[in-house]
Amino acid sequence: MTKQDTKTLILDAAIELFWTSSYHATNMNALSEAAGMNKATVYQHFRSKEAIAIAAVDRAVERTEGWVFTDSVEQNEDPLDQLAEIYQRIYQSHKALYEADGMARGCPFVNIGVELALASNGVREAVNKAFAVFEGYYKDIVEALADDGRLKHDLPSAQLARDLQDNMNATLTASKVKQDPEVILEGAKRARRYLVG
Amino acid sequence: MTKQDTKTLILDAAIELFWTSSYHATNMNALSEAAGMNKATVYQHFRSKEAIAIAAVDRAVERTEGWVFTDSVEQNEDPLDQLAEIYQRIYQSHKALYEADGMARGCPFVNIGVELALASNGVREAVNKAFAVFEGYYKDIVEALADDGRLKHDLPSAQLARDLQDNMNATLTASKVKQDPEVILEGAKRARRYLVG
Amino acid sequence: MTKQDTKTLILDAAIELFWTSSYHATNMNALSEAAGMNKATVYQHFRSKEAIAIAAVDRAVERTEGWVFTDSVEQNEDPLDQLAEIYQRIYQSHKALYEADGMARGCPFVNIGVELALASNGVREAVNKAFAVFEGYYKDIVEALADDGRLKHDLPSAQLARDLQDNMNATLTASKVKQDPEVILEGAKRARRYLVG
Amino acid sequence: MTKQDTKTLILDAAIELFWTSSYHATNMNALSEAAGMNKATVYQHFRSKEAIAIAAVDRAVERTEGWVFTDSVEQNEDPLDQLAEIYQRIYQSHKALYEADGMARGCPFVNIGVELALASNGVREAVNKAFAVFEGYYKDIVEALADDGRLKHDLPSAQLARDLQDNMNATLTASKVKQDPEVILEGAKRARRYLVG
DNA sequence: AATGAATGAGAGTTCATTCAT
DNA sequence: GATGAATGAACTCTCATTCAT
Repeated sequence: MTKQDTKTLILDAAIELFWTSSYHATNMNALSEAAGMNKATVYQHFRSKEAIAIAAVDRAVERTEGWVFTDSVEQNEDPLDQLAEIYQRIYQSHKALYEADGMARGCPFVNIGVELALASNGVREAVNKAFAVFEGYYKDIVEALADDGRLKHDLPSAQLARDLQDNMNATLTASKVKQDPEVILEGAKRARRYLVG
Repeated sequence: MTKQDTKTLILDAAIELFWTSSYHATNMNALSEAAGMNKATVYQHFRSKEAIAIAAVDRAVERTEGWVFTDSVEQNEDPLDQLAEIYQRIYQSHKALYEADGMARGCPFVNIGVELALASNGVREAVNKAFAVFEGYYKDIVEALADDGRLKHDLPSAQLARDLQDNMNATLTASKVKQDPEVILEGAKRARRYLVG
Repeated sequence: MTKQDTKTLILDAAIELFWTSSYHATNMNALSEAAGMNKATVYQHFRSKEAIAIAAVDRAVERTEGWVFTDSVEQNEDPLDQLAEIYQRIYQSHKALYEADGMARGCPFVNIGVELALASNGVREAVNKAFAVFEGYYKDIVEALADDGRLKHDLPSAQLARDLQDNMNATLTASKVKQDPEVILEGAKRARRYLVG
Repeated sequence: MTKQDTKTLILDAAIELFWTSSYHATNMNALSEAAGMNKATVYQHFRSKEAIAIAAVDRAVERTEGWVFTDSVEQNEDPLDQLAEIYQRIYQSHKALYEADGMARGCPFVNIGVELALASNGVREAVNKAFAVFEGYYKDIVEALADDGRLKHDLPSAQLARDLQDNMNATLTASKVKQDPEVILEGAKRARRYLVG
């Protein structure tokens, strides 16, 4: 197996486990087993658990960017539809996972960011980078709305993009703490409401 | 020392440590030491670490309710001022702590709720209860605004209260991930903006 | 069991194992088992393996000082007899151990000192301290010989004491590398020869 | 690269690493890296780490014999000068290394012999062989002194040769434990003193 | 009520070695 | 002859918890 393939197996296992079990509650035994390889093999590709967490956040961004943001933007013209589809896609996947294993997982980036922000600068920065990527898409949406004259606010688009990111974070946090994926639908409405009333 | 005093020492230590170090990264050694007693003594008052977490959330609610919500409401007539003061008080305390030890801690309820929602139903429910308490105060504010005719929305007050709670959660999450307490000031403005434009 | 008792059990096990198996080849499982307790218990008394090594050297000095040096000095008047008995006692014990388990162990202080001098300053210093203690006894012997006019050398007694310590070290090193306790008898003669011809 | 060249690269790396870091603290990763090749390549030339240690001792003998013993003997007529130069050469190299990297390394043969005498008969025998080689040179010196009538002792030359080897071992051991190459100069004087007073 | 001491289980990490090419 | 990749076993050390007093 090529080096990149093995790394990918590790990171995909890490994304899933850190998402569902938190960073600290995931141990390297479980991680290596989920990745389908020996623990020592994991350590030939990453120097530490923390390094895996950082790389996992980066990889999760790449994965999320595609099927959530890029696809939603490409398949809709109207910025409000784009926004709606972003939420819809997240809702669908969270709902499917919830029905499959009874877990409302929340946001993988918020989860690990909140858990490790004070313990690992590397993870913290990776999560910030993730948010910055997503905010790029929100910014485009906000600016398109502004161009159309539909935007309710007279605020910098970067600021509103951050607001949208915060709305997503709060929504997924609530869906996790309540263990209820339906909350995500409320979050979608609130996002729209916030932008265009 | 009375039974209650000892419990309080334990819970106050737990609140601080879970807040700054997360639940998993806090160990019972550190906890008992911070509480100023022997580890075995801690276990005479709580059956497990998880039980401490649950009780600590409850106690944190009591503590927060007083100096954040009750005080802010009592010392202001205008609901928008009440809302502003809630954020102001939280901002001031987070800023002071940040200046003291360089840590932007985020929201203690979100932190532990996100970390343990899937691992401990007890903690999850305690955090939900906490949010419900806070939402009660937000509901009063929203309803007062509605009575004044200043509220922009035509939505149930319970819903808007939840939105305000989510705004607080997102704000403190962002302040933690960015390690920047100033973010809280932005959150205050956004809350107001959301309610009255 | 009292704290000191437990520490003593640990150190006595460590002395034996480091002596026969070297520091690195002794693992904490074997050490805790030899001490008759759980591994975690060992770590409640010492912060690390290295800390055990340092304390073990100190304890080995105490133990050796008594039955080798103090006793030999007390039970003989003539300094040459004192010196002879020091070697005799060491010879007897090494021979007995060799016959019991087929291992000529060498000098516990040289063994660990040579293995760890560059890796652990703490151990290195402990070993130097050990040698200093033993040199104190050699110095007394040398000075007694000088007072009698039997000493062949016109050198500072501290220097000759160091020479005697070196002779012991070389002797026990040779006995280990050759796996032959009889070499110690040769070392005894050489020490005498060196001092009085 | 020829088979022999590769082996030599491995052994030279091993000599240096075992000397400075001990056998156990040197791992095969570091060894292969220092040898400039893949770990698997190392295992195509030696069946095990222990086999490398044994061969490394043999090679260290060859290397030492030349620039320490042969050269010292060839470049001096007087046996006492020969002995002095042996120590001088060792002193110079140890001092240079100490100044270069702050490590007084001690005797490579004593180091590994003491560490592994009980764990590896192969290494133990290799070290004994090393000492036998060096004792051959010491024997010549002792016999030359005896022929000149300058030797103080009436003892078999093989015995005195062993005494000289022990003196070297003790000297280098002391220089390592004290982390002071100057000790070697004292050892040189003591060797001479022992032979001729 | 409080504590000094102990522990089974398991944490993350590293070891010498081997496989497949 | 050489190497990238993999691994079972073992490493030091820590965890939440309990015992005995």
